[in-house]
Amino acid sequence: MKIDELYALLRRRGFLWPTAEIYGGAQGLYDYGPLGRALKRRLEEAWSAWFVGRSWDYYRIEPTEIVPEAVVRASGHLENFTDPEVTCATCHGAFRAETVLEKVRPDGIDGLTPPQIEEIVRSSHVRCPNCGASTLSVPEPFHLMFDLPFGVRGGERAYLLPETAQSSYLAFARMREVGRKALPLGIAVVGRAYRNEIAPRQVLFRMRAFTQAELQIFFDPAEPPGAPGASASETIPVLRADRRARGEGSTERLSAAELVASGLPAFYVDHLVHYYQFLRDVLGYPAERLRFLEKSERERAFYNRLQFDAELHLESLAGAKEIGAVHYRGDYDLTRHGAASGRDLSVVRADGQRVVPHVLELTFGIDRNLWALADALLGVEGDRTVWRLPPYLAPIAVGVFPLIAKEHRPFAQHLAEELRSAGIPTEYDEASSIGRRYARMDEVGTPYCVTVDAGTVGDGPERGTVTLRARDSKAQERVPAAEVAARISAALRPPWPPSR
RNA sequence: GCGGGCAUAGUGUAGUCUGGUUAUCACAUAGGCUUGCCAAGCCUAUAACCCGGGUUCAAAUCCCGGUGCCCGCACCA
Repeated sequence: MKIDELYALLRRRGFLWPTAEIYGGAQGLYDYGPLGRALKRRLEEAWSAWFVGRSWDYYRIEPTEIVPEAVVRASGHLENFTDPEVTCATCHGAFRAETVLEKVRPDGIDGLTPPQIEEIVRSSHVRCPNCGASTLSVPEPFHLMFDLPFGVRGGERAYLLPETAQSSYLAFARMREVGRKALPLGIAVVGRAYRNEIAPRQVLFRMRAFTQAELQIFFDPAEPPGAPGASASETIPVLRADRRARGEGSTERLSAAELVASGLPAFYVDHLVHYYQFLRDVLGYPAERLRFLEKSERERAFYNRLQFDAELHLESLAGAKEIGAVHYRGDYDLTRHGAASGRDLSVVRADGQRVVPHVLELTFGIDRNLWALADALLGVEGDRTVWRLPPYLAPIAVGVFPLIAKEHRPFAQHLAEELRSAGIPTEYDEASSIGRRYARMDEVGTPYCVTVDAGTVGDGPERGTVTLRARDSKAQERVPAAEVAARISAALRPPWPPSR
């Protein structure tokens, strides 16, 4: 579906809508409604079960989203989370200062202040790449972080976290105590991050407040966590950086063993495979729309030693879009926070040697994937609209309907209450025709519908039985009402993560 | 941020150029009747000119500002 159609459907059914909608909305901010919240929660829990549940050494924490300035100074966000821009007074074009000054400053402009950059622009007589005028200037840097006055006097500053990962680095020392174990240690956060984006667009794909799920795995570089054992033969779709550099844009399927043979660390490949299986088997993304795109040294952040972005081809956004990533961040984060805080964040090996742990970061955009689930699995099929969500992700697991409201209402309402008491997300509906009720459930991804009819309440052989309709096949089956709860519960169990 | 385009019920729209009755139609939604297993039919109801200012006897319509959305550029450590 196109972006507008998909967004309209999600708004209409109460999945999400713009924040402050009655005031015309606020760019880059969205609220989730009942169904959206339910889907988001299930997505978060599925992620947590798959990634955090993989090891007894992995823990999920719930940190705050406001941090003192020292944190973002140490992390490098304060100085690096802005990109100096050059604007042209003649044509109003805006360009990255680094690009404009490429010839004059081949080494780049890292660390220079805006006045210094402006001085270079002026003294070197650089012309506007767009209109050729020499009217370029450097505006005040645009800050991508939200800052807040903090404390009673407001003299200190605090910031809304621009990424949840920092919380895990801050928690590392405490969690070493809490976990009482040797490395590896995994710290997971599902939480909000905030960025004052210049141009939020494409609904859930560029937001100013968004939810990330991130697992940071801290490990001794001498003993990296995991290697593709049983999954060595699993193939994953990848686009390597060297092939892209040669202009080859096609994805290839390589086995874990091949990726290791090509020089990627085994533990890294292991996590790529594990990540891929989550996207394909748990979320149900079509394999042919997935790929892992390797970022070149130029493209990735300087502290990342390896970076593969998980991408899904989205019809609504007309292209492959990043839905997650696997970053090998080395010891950058703990070294920075160690130095800035004065705390020694290194760990002692069995032989007495100290080492600063390395970090493997598995990051997953919750909002983006919520949208991606709609894009990839929700569509118009002939005369109906169906969202083929995996049952354990569906906001509503079962719809209960009386075929004729007047006659079958008591039985149907009672059954709906029972299912709800059993912990099954249930919807009861008796409005309009039975076909329309099925259709309403199909478009929000409800995997099962139960209908109470004359047979259920009659005296014949069908007494006490109901029809159980499957969303995907539209097939109906006659089952005893007493068995419905067990049948549906079984289908709501998510796939278990492969343990290490 | 820059440039271009757009903004009318929940959705899609007519009307805007050329200002003038109670703002068109369809679907959706709610209630009723009927039917009784896949968006059927009939009746009824709810429901909109993005916000603010200006011009005018009169503004959905013209002008200005703002906001939001779409496309392109830029940005997305």
